[in-house]
Amino acid sequence: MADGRKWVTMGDVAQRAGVGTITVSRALRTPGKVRPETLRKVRAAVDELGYVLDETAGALSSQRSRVVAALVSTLEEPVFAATIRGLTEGLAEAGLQLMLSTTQYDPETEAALIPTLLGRRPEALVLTSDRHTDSARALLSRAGIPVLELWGLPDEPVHAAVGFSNRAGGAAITRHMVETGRRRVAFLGLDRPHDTRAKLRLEGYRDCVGQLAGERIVALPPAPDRSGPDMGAAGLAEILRRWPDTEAVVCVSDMLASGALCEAWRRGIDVPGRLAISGFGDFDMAGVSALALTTIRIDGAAIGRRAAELILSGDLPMGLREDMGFTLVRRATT
Amino acid sequence: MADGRKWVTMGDVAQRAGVGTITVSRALRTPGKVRPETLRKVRAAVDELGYVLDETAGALSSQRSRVVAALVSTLEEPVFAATIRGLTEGLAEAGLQLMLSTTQYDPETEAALIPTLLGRRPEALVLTSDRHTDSARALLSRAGIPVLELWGLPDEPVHAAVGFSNRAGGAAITRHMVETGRRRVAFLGLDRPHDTRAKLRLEGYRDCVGQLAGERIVALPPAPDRSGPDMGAAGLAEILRRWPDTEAVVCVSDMLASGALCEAWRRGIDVPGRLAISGFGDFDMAGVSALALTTIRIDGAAIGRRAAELILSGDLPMGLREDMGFTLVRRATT
DNA sequence: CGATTCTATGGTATCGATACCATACTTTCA
DNA sequence: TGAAAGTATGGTATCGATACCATAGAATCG
Repeated sequence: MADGRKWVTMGDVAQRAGVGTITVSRALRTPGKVRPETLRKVRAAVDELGYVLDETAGALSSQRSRVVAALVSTLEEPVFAATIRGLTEGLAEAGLQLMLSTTQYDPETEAALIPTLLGRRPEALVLTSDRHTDSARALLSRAGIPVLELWGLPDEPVHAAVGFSNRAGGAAITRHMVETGRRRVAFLGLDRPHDTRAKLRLEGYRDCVGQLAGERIVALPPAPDRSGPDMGAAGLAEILRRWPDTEAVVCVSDMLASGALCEAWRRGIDVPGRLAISGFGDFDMAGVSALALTTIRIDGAAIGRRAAELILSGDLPMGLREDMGFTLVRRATT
Repeated sequence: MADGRKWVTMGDVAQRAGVGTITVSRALRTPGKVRPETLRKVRAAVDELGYVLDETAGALSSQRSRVVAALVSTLEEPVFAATIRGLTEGLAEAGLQLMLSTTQYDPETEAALIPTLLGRRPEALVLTSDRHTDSARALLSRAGIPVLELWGLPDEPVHAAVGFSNRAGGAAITRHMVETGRRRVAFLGLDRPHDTRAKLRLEGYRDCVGQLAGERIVALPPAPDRSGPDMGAAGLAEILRRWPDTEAVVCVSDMLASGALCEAWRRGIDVPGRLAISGFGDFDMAGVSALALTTIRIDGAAIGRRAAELILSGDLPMGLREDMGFTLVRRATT
């Protein structure tokens, strides 16, 4: 069969079932509009011939691709994976499929991919980044389809956004440190050029820590050969070298926090007695008893599901910014 | 623009540039076949109008969708994410896009999704599972496109497979335990009904442990509300309850192993002195100093890249089984 | 019972890009 | 210089499903 055999067409099915092609189309798309007897005949023919409806043709004639495009920063962080799952499931119920690409956190890559995705004439476009090049913004606003930015709440979304305030999250976790009696609070991050979210978390930290003992910020340049936890360990070392009397470290991500925590243990530092450590994201490992990391939890799947709902609802108000919030999860490290 | 405005078509661009539509098509697809002067005019018109080529129409007329479909068990495990990245990158170089769906490890879901994906007339289909329902197998072999199964080496692939031997991996890690002097070796897994890979790793364990002190196997039923590490901790407790003199625990995944390791620490058991623990997969956290888990590493990205290569090569030998191997990484837990 | 509405079905044009073939023009070489 | 080969471009049919309109027959109702 692999060799040159052409696909069965709707016409073949129609002939076999003794009906018109349009009836086959209706039998498959809107079975309710076809007499049960006819439906049976068509289905039999479909099964016998192993027919699979050609969406490439369907998309052209109906001007509906039944595809939603998504551009994700990375799949390697499970948080986005949960969002993708929520989105996929929500869309599948309405017969929409997801076409996925990744930008590796690079706005140029994003800008290059947008036309490719738009070429598929998707019915909506979902992005997990909130920083776009000018040309990307132009293309997006001209596209004439709903554009949803997830995982952040930009001041001026291209169209609409579903996420939470990273700044508020950063402030909340810092405030938790202060409320539990810490005064000398440091911030540990990575210096990734286009990571707006990290910058916002840092802003949140600043909002909260300004009136206290002053800012203590370490932002390590990312190294491709070093894992997140490794960087966390190095970062804690740097913080303690510069400010030995630090009482708490707010980390920009759980990965960094887990590394910092291990480093503290290695040095025999009492956590949380002498030093408190917090993460951000609540990844799978954060909750296990050995780590028991205090962190900010974001419900990624809920963001994805909500995005799907909004897309399916049909009219997405321009400028909508939907805050899905976050939860402070206190465990054993603060 | 969002309101009812229709997409710019190739005809509009052609008119603007003062050429025929086919010339626009060539200018965009095969720029080398168009005179530089003409190319310039076309490109100018494209930019002015903000034209984006309609792939839904292109797919129909050329009978080439430029899409490869992938059906992944889950995106929540970063290992598959690396494979997807390798695949995406490899395909992008040839202008192919990936259409992704997830099965959540359920063959029925997979079987239901296959027709949907086939409807997009993909040029190849990639699966990360090696168990298929009969109807899925039938559809796949009739599809007339390359079908690649990743992450395993099934005895009878539908078409071709790229992966490694989970059985050999299970045997290798068990042998490592034996070679480092352990005799009473237990296996800790999850009892997920369709997880062939886990079963094969268990087989590998059996191959190796048969002639020793006998099998000690615990397979916990998965609980949706408990994380992998939690299950690992529970599993270790169960093993030690049933066989208190166990010297080594081979875990079916790093997640389980990390939980088991924490539980051992909690009980004050000397690891690796009195008890050795190993994982499988080498996830991000496995290498961090605090865990330092001995494990089996699989290069997921390489599997994805190799799959892309094979798809692009054009002729995929029927029955090909390409072994990408694995590496035993010895760290501090054995 | 005839007029009217509703239901099931079919014929045909259409979506937008590309394959195929044709043609005008340029270059090459005996 | 004229024939042959090559290059750049365009016209038209086509891919396969669906929208739109038409029609035949069944159901409804005064």
